[in-house]
Amino acid sequence: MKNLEKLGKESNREYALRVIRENIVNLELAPGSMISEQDIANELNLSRTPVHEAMQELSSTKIIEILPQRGSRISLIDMTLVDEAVFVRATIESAITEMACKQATDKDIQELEENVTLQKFYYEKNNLDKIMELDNAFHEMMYKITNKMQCYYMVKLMSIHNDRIRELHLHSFNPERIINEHSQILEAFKKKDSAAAKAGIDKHLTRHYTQEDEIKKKYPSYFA
Amino acid sequence: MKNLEKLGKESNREYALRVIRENIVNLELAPGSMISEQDIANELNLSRTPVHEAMQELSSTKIIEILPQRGSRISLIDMTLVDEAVFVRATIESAITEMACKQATDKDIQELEENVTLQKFYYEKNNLDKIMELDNAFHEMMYKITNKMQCYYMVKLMSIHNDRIRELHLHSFNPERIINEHSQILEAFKKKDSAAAKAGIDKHLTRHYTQEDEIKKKYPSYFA
DNA sequence: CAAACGCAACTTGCATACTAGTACGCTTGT
DNA sequence: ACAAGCGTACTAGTATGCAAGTTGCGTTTG
Repeated sequence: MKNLEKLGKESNREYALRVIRENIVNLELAPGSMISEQDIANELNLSRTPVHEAMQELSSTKIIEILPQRGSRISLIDMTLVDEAVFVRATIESAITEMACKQATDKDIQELEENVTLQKFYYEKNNLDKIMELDNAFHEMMYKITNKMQCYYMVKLMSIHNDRIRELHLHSFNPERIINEHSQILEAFKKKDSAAAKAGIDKHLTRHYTQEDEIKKKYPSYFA
Repeated sequence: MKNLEKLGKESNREYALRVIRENIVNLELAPGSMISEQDIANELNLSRTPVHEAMQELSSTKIIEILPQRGSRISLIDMTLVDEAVFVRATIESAITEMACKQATDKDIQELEENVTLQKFYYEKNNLDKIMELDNAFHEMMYKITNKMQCYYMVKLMSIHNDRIRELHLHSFNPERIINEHSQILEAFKKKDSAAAKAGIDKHLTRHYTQEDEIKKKYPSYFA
């Protein structure tokens, strides 16, 4: 596995969860492959307990499959679950953004504006990582404004299926388009036009993967 | 705690999770009270391990709060989380029911019809438990028809906050109204009128608790 | 040669033991 | 009398060991 550094104050359980999750998403742990708690515990210099607990949590989203007394499998990519992840995010975030537009204070709007400004700044600097970070923060702000952080947490949990398949769609991250769409949503907020904000988010999130067949042919063993 | 019987083939972890969850919802474990893994393990005749894992899972929905090296607390009723639970269910299930109406096969509609018929039957017999069971099955069918079972699982997870506060609203279960609304949704399905189906579900799920202030006065120590 | 048996090496589930951190009451010193 | 400090008893986090079930391969047997 990659990126094994243990961060600040996280518990061993959180550490194991984060590292395993990251390595599932970046496909270092291949879909369909078997892993054992003991092997991972050894690699992370932990006992089986925190690894076991991390695996339990991961299995709740069906991203891994625990087969008692046999082992655990990284789930094959299941388009049903990918679709569900996209559906939940689009549905929830659409409703939340509409609410956020109605509720946003001047301070909220200023924060969004600062965020979009920085996105443009880092676009000039060609810093894609920073843009992705700001992208996530932009969306998270909608949940914060409407006081729906538990929803944010649940949506993120399911999104792992979508995060993983996005890893296969190389060059699909189009910062120019994303920043433009964020700008449009920001404009809707300034005008308090919640219908336009909702429409903007809908368009922004309902992305269709045109390369899907191509990818399934390239990595047939990854799919269910 | 109540209802400690261990059911069929569940693992000790599932057993602990089920019993603790039930006792939180039925308020046998009072909001704000402290519980310890060891005490619960003793009561269930288990070791701490499966209880510990159950508690981890419960804390992910914020229905309990784990304070390392101090103990675990049954969370006070937090109206923010109740609202989120209602919001997620209404938003997701509204979208899903609209889809279900468009996709439903004759066999699906027949199953729904059978369900509603049985609701009426048990209403005559005054069997409220059966009606609640059929109620749940009716809604679950929407998720099944649209192939969104993971959404069902996530919605149910968050709904624990709503389930618990509903326990305080005595006599709020109005079978006549529920069965009527189910009938209306069924009629919409028969006519393939997805807008009507969506409207029916919206009305059905967006319930306002008129007794809220009253209850907060009666059980002030339960609320955050 | 093929099928069936059996054993060894795995796996996760769970129990138990130990670690480390917290809270609270008692003791002790003023 | 009271405040500070320490010790005890409790907590959850983690490590370890054991139990029980599965897999696969080698051996045996028909």
